[in-house]
Amino acid sequence: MARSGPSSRLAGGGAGRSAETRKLLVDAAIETLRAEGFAGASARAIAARAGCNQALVFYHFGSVASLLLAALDAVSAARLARYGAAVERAASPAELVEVAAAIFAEDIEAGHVTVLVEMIAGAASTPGLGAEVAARIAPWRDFARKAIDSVVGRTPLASLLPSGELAHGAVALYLGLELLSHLDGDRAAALSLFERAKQVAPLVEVLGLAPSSPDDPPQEAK
Amino acid sequence: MARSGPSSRLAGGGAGRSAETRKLLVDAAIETLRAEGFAGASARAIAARAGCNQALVFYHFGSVASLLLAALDAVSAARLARYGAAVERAASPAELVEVAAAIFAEDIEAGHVTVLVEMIAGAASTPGLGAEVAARIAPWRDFARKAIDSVVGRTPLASLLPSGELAHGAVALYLGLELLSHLDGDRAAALSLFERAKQVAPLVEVLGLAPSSPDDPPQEAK
DNA sequence: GTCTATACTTGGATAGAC
DNA sequence: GTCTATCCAAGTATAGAC
Repeated sequence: MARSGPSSRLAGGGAGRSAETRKLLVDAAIETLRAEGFAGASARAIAARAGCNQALVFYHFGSVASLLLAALDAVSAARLARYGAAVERAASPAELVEVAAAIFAEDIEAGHVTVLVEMIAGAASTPGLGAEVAARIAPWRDFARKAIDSVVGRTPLASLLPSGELAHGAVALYLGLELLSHLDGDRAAALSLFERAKQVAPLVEVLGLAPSSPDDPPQEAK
Repeated sequence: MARSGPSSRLAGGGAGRSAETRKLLVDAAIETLRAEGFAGASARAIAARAGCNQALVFYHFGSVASLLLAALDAVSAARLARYGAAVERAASPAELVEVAAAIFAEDIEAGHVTVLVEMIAGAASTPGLGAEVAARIAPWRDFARKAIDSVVGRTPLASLLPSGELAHGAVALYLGLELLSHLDGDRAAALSLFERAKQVAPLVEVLGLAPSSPDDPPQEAK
């Protein structure tokens, strides 16, 4: 899809004045979604937070919805990169739960996922936005599925709990915890759940369901 | 808290003209939250769906936010009553999962929980709304905790997974599944997860973690 | 109790000066 | 590329006729 903004010197976004302003606006959009939610994320509110003029939203992004999608892209890319780096190190379900819990805690405390939640919930109010948001959430499910595959794919657990369903549930749980945390500022409830998961995961693994030969290379995730 | 609307003949809402219109508006508010989300739930949109005038929203409820809270109350009361009736019959974790899955499927297919999700996500945009919404979500967590308590409270599972944390996770998962279902109309993913839960629950129960004496009366939930 | 009409505010979006 | 000024649509809320 073509960039909706103005022509920049080179496609790809250098560090010119234009790119700088775009970044200011994207960051401000993220902040505004976090603090005021989708319904409060107007061009004026975002521009005020970015310290620039309201008209620039339309100059650079064409519409508020496009700016919000750019914000969603930015959060999504940053977080998925972070997850990828961390999950590479996990070799067993217990280890996966361990790193996942650490990163989820990071997300919950920083409120990164609020952006996803607000965009999903807000999508209903703007025709066509739903599909755009859905396309940007899909990578999260894919990522979760591959992470789970690489770690439980070769255990008997896999036939009992297909990775696709597990991944769907994991993403859902993640979004729901964010929703509740955001509601009452009660990040503690989510965090203690992560602690519990770390504590229980090894037990599940020990119940005769661990990989038959732990040193086998993980099967290719398709 | 006092009724914000006009004085009705008797406190408690008889079946007069006023109560009738109030119900029309509440139902329309629920429908609008489902179809257009929080950001699309304006007084005009709701009144149009109710087939009446926009001014009636303010006459009966004082503000849009109050009407939306009344809608949340209505959904919450109806659904909690439904759950209570169904869960009474469950005596084991597997049975609890069974009835829970059936009712959750009902909710997901009808989109009842969209109302909760939209109100939680939308609360961020209106000062003071967050606390009101939080107070209306609390009963869901309480209900889940008591249901879990009554069924796993006397098993060794209880020390491993405290019912409070489990309940928080259950509500979060529930809200998250609704969020995803609503996004891509993909109710199937949530439903197959419920099927999977029903299939796996008995196995967990059999792993030597079942109630030590199945006929003991369940311990009192505090 | 319900409607029409209206005051006021906020928001999306564009035009044109700089 | 950024700003000011402006138009227009939509929203909240109230006043007053019926």
